[in-house]
Amino acid sequence: MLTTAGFHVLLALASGSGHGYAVMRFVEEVSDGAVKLGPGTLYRTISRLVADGLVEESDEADPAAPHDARRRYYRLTPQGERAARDEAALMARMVRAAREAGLIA
Amino acid sequence: MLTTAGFHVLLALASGSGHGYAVMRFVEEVSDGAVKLGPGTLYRTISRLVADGLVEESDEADPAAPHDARRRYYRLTPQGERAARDEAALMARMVRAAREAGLIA
DNA sequence: TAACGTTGTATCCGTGATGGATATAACCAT
DNA sequence: ATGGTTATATCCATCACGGATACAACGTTA
Repeated sequence: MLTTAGFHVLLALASGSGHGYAVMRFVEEVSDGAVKLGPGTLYRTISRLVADGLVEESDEADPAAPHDARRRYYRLTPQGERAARDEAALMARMVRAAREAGLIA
Repeated sequence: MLTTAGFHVLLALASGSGHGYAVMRFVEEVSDGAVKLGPGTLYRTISRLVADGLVEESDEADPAAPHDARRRYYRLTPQGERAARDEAALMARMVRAAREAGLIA
């Protein structure tokens, strides 16, 4: 199974956040500030996902953004997209269970 | 933030699984076999949640079940219920984001 | 009543993940 | 040129995990 940080990164990449720092901001924004990925967790997690074949580095920068030589871009591999889908489906089951338990509306 | 295992335990308790082993079975069932809490993670997690004030031991056994002296019953504290609600709401946001990213239907 | 599979709790250990600090440097605006 | 933000990277202590192992009570059935 994916770690929590791993899922957050995959979700961010699936949502169009192409590079590390953007992933960090995405996670913070989508969680309304509840989840913050520090640099340690962030870059280590990306490395692990690359090593596991779920993410790959891409040489295509965001054409809308001004060029920034520091950025390293990433995208999901097909395997990574499958993993993200599976994990999202699992999470949806948990949310449904939480709803049935009366925890959320 | 809660660990994944911590959330699973709180959700199981909120869903009426009163003792450790029942929590284990609940998690496996609700995740369709994808998540398995081994005894190590399970009982360590419960201890931690008790130490953190999210769960408390209860002396009231399940009246519907035959008596079993081995069982130890637990329930959410008000603080634990709040934590479970917060975490479920956070997870619901993640699921919504996954939906917007086209990962799930 | 003996034997067996399941239920139930508990601890140990090696490995892996986390969070936070620290470092370095390019980028942008003033 | 100064300062704040963006961006990546690594180190370290701590924490959590998975799996193995152990032990015992429970229920069934031979």
